[in-house]
Amino acid sequence: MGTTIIDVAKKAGVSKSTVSKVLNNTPYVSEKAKTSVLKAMIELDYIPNSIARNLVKNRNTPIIGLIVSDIVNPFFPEIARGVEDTARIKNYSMVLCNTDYDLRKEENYINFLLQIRASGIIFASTRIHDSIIYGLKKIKYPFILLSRIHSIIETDFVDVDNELGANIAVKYLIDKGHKKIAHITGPLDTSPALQRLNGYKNTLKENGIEYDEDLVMTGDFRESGGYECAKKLLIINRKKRPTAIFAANDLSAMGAMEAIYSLGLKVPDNISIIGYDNIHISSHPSINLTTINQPKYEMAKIATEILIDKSENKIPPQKKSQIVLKPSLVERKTVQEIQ
Amino acid sequence: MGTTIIDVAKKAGVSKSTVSKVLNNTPYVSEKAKTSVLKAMIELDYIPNSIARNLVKNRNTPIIGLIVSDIVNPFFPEIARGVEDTARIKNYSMVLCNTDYDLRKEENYINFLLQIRASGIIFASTRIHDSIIYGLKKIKYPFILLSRIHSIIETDFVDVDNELGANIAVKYLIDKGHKKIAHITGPLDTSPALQRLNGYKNTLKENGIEYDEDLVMTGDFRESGGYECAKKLLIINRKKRPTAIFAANDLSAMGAMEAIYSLGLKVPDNISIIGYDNIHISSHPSINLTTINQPKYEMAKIATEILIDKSENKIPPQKKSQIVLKPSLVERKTVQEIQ
DNA sequence: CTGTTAGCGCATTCAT
DNA sequence: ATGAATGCGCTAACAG
Repeated sequence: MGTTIIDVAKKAGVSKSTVSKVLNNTPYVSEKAKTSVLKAMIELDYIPNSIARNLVKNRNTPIIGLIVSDIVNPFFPEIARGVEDTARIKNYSMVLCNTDYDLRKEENYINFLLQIRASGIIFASTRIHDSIIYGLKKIKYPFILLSRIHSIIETDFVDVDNELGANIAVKYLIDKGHKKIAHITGPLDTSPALQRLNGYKNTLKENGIEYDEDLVMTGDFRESGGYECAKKLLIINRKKRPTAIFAANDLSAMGAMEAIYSLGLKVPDNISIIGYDNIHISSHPSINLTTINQPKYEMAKIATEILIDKSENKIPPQKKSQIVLKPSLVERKTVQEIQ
Repeated sequence: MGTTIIDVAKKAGVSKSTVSKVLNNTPYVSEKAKTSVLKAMIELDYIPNSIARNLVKNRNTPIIGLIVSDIVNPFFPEIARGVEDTARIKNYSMVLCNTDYDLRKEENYINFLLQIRASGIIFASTRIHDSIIYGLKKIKYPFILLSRIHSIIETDFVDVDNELGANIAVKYLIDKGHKKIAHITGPLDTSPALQRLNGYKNTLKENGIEYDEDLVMTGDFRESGGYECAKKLLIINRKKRPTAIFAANDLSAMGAMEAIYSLGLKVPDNISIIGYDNIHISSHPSINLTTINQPKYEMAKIATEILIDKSENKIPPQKKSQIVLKPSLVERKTVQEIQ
């Protein structure tokens, strides 16, 4: 470490500009100079300092920040993989920032990314203070929301139609004969949770089923939340126990399954359950969770491409890309038809 | 973006040195100057360029690179979380680099991290070319191996005693009456896979069970590999079908379970299975996988702390930290006692 | 083709 | 207490 362009220049017996030129593949360098510089570089284990290069070129650091709320939720590693693959193709790297649902951590990360002049930020289904969004917009910093939208402020985003997803899920349950359908929500200050709840309500209505607020439990997109909600649903409301649960994501569906088992009940024999996300584990035959698929890799890919294009000014800043993909049903074994 | 210290200086009517001083909390700055600088900073949305700061301070970028082979394996998000939490406390960030088992990707990432002058690299159970390790050592670049060791080259590492883990697993099966115990390995060019295989062999030997190479299948630490291996184990060797399988990690154990189910068999009724890692999902009542726990978060924490101490020269470069933690048995429901 | 000069954004002496 | 000057590692004119 610490070998600079000057060390190389000395060793090769040329000026540092010449070294810089071979580094940048500038045409007009004599073969002789080139080879001697290359040789010196190898001998000195020279590693160009890209930080300094970007500084003088007045370019941002080729890093995309991906801010996620919970890296242990398998939804996010799949997103991360998509972002990372896409970024790499365009010669960017990804910094993964895990907030653990902590708003202060999130702010810290944003500051960090700003300070290292990262090329842009992807907010993957995190809540963000409006003030932060305004701040980012004000300084024209490239960012995009993934699996999240903002109802008031215009931003770029890539999302999946959450209402439609919830619609498909609940309609499926209804078609299977279910009428007492519970819903375990996500945190209600996030748009996907809210939209799925709306989809749930609307679909009930459209099918002539009365909305019963006792059948809706506020979860947190985590297993533990799903567990708690399902417990309440099954114990407290014993008289009007639901025959099916629509969980706002697979993780809470799995938590709910835990609760159901712990009460000696079975899925789907005693109670049907449908999730949302289609994380990989849901397809395992031990789980076999019927769920709504989100095209995770594709979402991540699209968001990354848009962000990078923005950062490279290939898309004018004022143009907003607002992509909404379609969810789809993945039929497995956790929903049973009832009479 | 683009606001510099000079813009702030102009606006505040001071020199850029003064601005720099308030930025760095240097004592001798008049209250008056300070407030006017602070005011200008806010008005201009000034964000200090930490890249430039690190450059002049001749410090590395406060980023730790974490190189993992497969971010979709839940083992790694848990590691990532540990690294990230620990790094953050010490004011570092983490760049997650997912190689998808691709050596070229790995090299690319290393180059990238070197070029941005990241403070160090954690290699989480990836294979690395020896030449790379030598290269890193030669330039005295801080790095540490996590869940992996190198048999020849002296490096820092944090590992869990893999032989002991395999020992515990296989002994447990033997104590439950199993004699025909198969093993699905990891990729055999990685140390954990090799050591677990050794542990498997040794434990059989110590207990007077003859080693049968037909009962050992080379997997890849992935679900698909576990699936394929189990299929072979169950179909091809129908006559000497094992009564138990020791899988080199939970993911392949889950793949094996899939294969078992697909043949109409049951776990643990027809065949017992024990995994390795204790990833979170294994505790789900639908899976309930008996396994060997690795203290993932702790490993990550320790490795990160050592790496940062190295990077900050709090540990002399020549001193090698070689930590070996203890695995432990997590008894669940996938192993059955037989007569 | 090559070297000199200037400057990216900032911190740090060293005078004043 | 403040500012001018110098330089971190590098690129980009420019002149030679």
